[in-house]
Amino acid sequence: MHSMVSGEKSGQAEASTPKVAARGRRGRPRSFDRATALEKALMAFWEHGYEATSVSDLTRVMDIGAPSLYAAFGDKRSLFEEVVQEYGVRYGSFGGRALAEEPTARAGVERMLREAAVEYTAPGRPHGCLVIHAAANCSTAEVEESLRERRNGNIAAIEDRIDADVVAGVLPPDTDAAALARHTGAMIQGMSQQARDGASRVELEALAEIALAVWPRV
Amino acid sequence: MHSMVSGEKSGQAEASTPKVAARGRRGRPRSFDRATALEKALMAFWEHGYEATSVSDLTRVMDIGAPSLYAAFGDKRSLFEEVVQEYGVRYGSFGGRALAEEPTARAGVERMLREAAVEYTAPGRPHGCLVIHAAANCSTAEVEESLRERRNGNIAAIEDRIDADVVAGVLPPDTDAAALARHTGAMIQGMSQQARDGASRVELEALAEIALAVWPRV
DNA sequence: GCATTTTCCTAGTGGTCGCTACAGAAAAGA
DNA sequence: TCTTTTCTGTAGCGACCACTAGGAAAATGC
Repeated sequence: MHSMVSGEKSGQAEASTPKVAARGRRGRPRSFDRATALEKALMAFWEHGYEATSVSDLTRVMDIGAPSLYAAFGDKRSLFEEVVQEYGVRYGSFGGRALAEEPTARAGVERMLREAAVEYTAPGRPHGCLVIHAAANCSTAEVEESLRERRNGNIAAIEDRIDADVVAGVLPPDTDAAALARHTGAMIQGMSQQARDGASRVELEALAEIALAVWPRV
Repeated sequence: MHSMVSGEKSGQAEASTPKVAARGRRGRPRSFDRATALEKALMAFWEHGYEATSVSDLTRVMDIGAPSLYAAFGDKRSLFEEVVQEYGVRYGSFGGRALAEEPTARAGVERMLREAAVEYTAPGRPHGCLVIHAAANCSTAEVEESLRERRNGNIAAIEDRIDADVVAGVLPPDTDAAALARHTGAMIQGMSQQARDGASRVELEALAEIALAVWPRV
């Protein structure tokens, strides 16, 4: 339906030098920077959610016409999917990094919660987590389901990390990994909601400290 | 703007006996039960949120015409406000009751979290909490702010109850009532999100148990 | 009976939604 | 230069949004 030329997502910096002529590409060159426009769309979706962000909102903040938007990103839904992917890379990766880089599940969760307090209240951008909020009350079921799977997948990753520590003997064998992982996920989601409701970084950090007290003593 | 006749909210069961003629009221009697219609609207708003529930959705589930809806409830926003109030009475009162009826803040929060697990996964109605989710990503700022104030007010009530126990010597004097109250609020919000994401009553009860472990020993 | 009051149904209002047809503009290749 | 390719701006598509005018219908008061 949409005349998507291939290779757009490879992002080979076609608009980085607007006038010098992107060699090999025929036709009129794009007049805007695709990555910058995507970032603007990301911020809009992050702040207002999928459905409350209209295409005309998007064209305004991205400073392009609607046909340019559709030619560069496909329809609204595929733009949102790309935004979610970009969000995962640029803003939503602290949890996975914490789990991967810290030596224990407990340390990983500790760092995850502490960094969430910082990330969810960072100045100059919307508070809270796009994945948690942007598809709430969405009448397009597939969009809502897509982010739900992402959230549940993140909790499953925490559970796997805890399980690994149980197997390794770092955590007691009777540890309920699923419940502990869900607790971490629920805390993250509660912290994100709190950030949206006006809680400060310091207040979220206090939340993280309290939540960490439930872990078995090390 | 709207020709709201007075006394509609008193709900004097005017439509309970449709044909017998509500004595004293002139004009054609209402052909539907106002309380039943309100309950249908409540369920729709609860499930889909304020903005994703259109007026035509409402007229369908309430089984009335649009003019009847506007005559009986005012515009969409005032209907939603009435729904929120009704929700607070019928479904959202367990927290306040727990705080008021239990002898200690700790016992109140314990009961609140345990009952939240049951309420947020009750069969036959939407999961999670309307106050937490129904105005997410709402482009009508006043609606979003209204529910936000309700959420923050609930947390403030928990804080007051904890403070009272600190003053009474039931809790240690160095208790951080604000942080403990916010932790309870964040847990409730996380549990509600988990319920929306498919968590079962048993899983939410396990969350509640874990969250209660952070309280000072009694 | 008849006038009055209130509600209900039909059929719209203007506005915004996501999306696109079309023609002109700006580049590359021949 | 001329053709081809691709992008951009205008202008508008049908569908849905919240909401309502107008008149018929159904009750009461007289």
